[in-house]
Amino acid sequence: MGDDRATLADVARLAGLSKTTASMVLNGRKGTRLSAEAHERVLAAAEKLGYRPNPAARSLRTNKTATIAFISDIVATAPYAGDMIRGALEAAREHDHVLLIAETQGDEEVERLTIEAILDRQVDGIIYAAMAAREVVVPRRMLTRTTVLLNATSTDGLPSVLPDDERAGHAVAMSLLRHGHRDRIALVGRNDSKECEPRMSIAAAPRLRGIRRALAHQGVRLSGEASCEDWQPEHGYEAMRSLLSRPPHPLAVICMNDRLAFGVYEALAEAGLSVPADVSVVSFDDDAIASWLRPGLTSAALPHIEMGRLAVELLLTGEPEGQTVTVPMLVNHRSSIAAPATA
Amino acid sequence: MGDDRATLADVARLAGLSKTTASMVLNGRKGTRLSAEAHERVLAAAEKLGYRPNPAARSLRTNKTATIAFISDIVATAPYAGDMIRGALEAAREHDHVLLIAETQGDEEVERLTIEAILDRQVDGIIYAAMAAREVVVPRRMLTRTTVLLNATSTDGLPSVLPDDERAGHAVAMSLLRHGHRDRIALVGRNDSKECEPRMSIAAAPRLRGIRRALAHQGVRLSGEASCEDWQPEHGYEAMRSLLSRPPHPLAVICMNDRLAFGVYEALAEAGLSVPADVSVVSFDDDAIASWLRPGLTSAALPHIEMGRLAVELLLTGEPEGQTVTVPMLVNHRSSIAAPATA
DNA sequence: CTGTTAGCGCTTTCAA
DNA sequence: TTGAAAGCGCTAACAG
Repeated sequence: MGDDRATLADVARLAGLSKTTASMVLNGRKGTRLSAEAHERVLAAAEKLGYRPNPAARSLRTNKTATIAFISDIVATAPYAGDMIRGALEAAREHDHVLLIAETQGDEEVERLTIEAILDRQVDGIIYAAMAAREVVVPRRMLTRTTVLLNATSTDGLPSVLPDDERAGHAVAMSLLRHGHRDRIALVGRNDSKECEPRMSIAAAPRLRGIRRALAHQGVRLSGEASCEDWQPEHGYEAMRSLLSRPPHPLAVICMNDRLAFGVYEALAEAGLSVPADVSVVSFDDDAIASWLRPGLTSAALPHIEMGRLAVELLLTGEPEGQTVTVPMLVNHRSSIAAPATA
Repeated sequence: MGDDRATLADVARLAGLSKTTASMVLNGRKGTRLSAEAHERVLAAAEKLGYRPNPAARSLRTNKTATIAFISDIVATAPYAGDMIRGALEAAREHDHVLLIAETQGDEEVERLTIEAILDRQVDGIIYAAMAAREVVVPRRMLTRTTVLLNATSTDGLPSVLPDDERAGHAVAMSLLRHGHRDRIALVGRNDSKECEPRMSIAAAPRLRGIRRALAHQGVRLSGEASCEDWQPEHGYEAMRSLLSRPPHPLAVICMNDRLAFGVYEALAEAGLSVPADVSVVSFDDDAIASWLRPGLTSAALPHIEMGRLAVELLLTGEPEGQTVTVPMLVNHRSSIAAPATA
């Protein structure tokens, strides 16, 4: 592997100066004033040799590695949550950092091993991400390093980056109200454990709060609420069918996520109801299927990329306190909402 | 950050031996015979101090980092292709390696910078992955290091890991034949550039070949082939509509991927045709929507996890020649195929 | 303004 | 069977 990298010593030699000088020039140290000439010579030599510092050697001295660990339960592979990585990657590159990635797979032992391996590498910081927003318990070993939570909270007071689900809930409900909906608005996706156990989800509760707040402000109440064991298409489908089995059918339905909405669309189609002419639909997440559905589904987008970016910014700019940053969820308007059909 | 890691020197001191001895014991060097006692003492000391070697220091000496770079055009964030990362992650961990991840975003400049940063880190090998199977051009700088192509080929004769699309095509067609289909089988997703330009795709051509081979073997011919500008739901929808506009309608349709099939389902539903009673549907990829669709879509699964695993195995066990390994695509049988409706 | 020197933590000859 | 010492490439006191 003809891999003959020039070292700092090579540069210094070619420049006819000492390693110290070369190092200082190359690192642009502020305090010391080097002669303009030395500057030139070193830079020229470095350029000529295609010099690139060896990060391992440097980190041995500085205890910095320009490396950030991105540890997740399973996010790397989760459908669209991979966008969090993309955002983190972008921000990391902008700061000349690199991302070490790891997945705990929810397995304790794997997690322990992984964390050790990461810690050994002397990463400058850790981003601990959850695929679905929830409260996590951070392994104590990790608290040794600067850590930022991504799409997660913990009881350790660690800084964390979260989507603003409450406002999203409000916005989603508002989009219905704005079209004139006041009655027969149903909700699909109630789920006790998601709403009450942070360890399961921290998205459901605020979304619900936001929705209720917007509705209440107009004196409107949900006409029906369907519980779902989980937020998968099949559950949305069943939920919608049961809602449909008790006429009059809803004129609008709010789904707790897009997969549920997918199922809702199918139940509606099966019942011969059309979106949005007969029933309007809104949802959360804005994952790919929202745009695949016909008509396109209006949905509040999880700002995954932005969240990823923020997590590394937070890590690198080292905010003092364990503050939690919340990122707005924009609702992506498509064609699934219309004014309520006049009966 | 009270991060007081024990060093090899600490271990040696506690054991009352030299660093050399400690190092040898800890690395289980074969040639040298150390006394059983020295062995014991060192191990005990290491255990007691919770010693973990510093990889940076080690790599400075050995030029090995136990790190693999995973560079992709955009895979990290692609819907389900993230599974390739998951597989790579698993295999890497099994070999006590760690994954450095990067994304070029298809941008030349970003790519150059990224590669340099990675190369600086002295990674032991590089996995260069493409989101959608295609021929890539590998930056020359990268050939410096051991590289394995994942879901991609190149003209450099690099080893590569690919899904077996040809067999998948055969299997998909067979699943129709096996149910008795002989006539009115249509294909959705013909696309010149995907079929003829490896730089666009290397999946289309073999899939097609496999399909034709299976069909030809039974003397069956496609009754219709719809071209699609791209393999998105909307294109599948349009393609199916055009197929339906020329009766008799197909009794079975093969879609080049699941997103097309999604569109096909919708066109079918709109036309009042039911799957699989009136029309059977088969497809490729087996991404999440295949299972969300109703009825469940039978689809040949891209073995992303397995491919990711293999890429690192190949890298680490350093196969001599630039061989290309192909991984079988299993067809996941669901409910979208039935015997052809008797006319 | 620039050079000498001493390590960072580890592996690896080479001697003892 | 073990240890002393050199050195990987870099940075940072401290002199000069």
